[in-house]
Amino acid sequence: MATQQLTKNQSLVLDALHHAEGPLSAYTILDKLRDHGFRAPLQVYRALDKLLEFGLIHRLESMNSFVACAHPDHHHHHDHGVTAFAICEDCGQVTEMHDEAMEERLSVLAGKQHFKTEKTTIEIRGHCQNCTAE
Amino acid sequence: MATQQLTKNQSLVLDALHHAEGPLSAYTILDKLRDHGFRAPLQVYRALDKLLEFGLIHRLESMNSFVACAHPDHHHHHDHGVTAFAICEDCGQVTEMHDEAMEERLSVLAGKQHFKTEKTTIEIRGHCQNCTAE
DNA sequence: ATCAATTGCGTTATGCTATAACGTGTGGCA
DNA sequence: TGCCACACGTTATAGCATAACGCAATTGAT
Repeated sequence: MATQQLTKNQSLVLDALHHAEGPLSAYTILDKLRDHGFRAPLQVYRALDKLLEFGLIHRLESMNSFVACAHPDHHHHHDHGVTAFAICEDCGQVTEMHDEAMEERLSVLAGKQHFKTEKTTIEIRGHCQNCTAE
Repeated sequence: MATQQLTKNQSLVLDALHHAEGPLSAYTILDKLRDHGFRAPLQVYRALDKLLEFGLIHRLESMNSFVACAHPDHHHHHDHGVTAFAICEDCGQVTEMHDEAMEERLSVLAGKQHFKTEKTTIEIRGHCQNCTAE
């Protein structure tokens, strides 16, 4: 499948996330898009749901916010396996990380419990390199 | 330090979590404790904050809920390192998991980014053994 | 003993996050 | 043409969390 064709609302929301410095809450996105005709939260949430489905954005559970996916070159929606996020509590920057070993480890852990994994959330809160070098 | 002396409200909230089948939201706890004099969300949130601080409960970010810590025998507040949670989307059961290898792996990942970790959230959503055996 | 500081508590009000329920418009297609 | 699926817009409501105020109890130093 080629690049998913996005609707106007979906494109606007995705653009907002791409141009943002860090993660945005749904309501922050709403405010940013009022000039483009957005009036209600649902317009944002519906777009976000689709973008999540397409794998174009991620949801950060620990802060009820959303970020654009860091992979610049993916042409189709897909699983890119487990993603871990490093979230700086000072500057808000989010770094996306992938690691086979960790994925394997989690798989083993789940296997021990005979647990069937659907979705894995890994979020590391702390301080990025820039903000640590006070 | 010996077992943290809890206030009345803190004990009530902790008991509610201990007796629950699965994770509870703050408002669900509030409802359960109305007969004990609870009237406002803050009463619950304040107790939850302290219990989190003492390490007696955990917050599940992906579902805005709280569970009692599974360790029965800890006498003091402490870090028990990283905890991963397996959350069954069918029955709501939560399994607490600890794993040195995973912890090490996350540490390496963070290290690569020169990221200083404060708190790590790992939550696996899926289906537990019971609920998989349809 | 007393004063000050700290901590927990109760209450009201408010803000942030997310979805329910309704109806409209449009494009594809049998 | 009639049906279906889907995106959209709007209003209302539900669910999660904290701000700001004041009071009461505790502690602990002087």
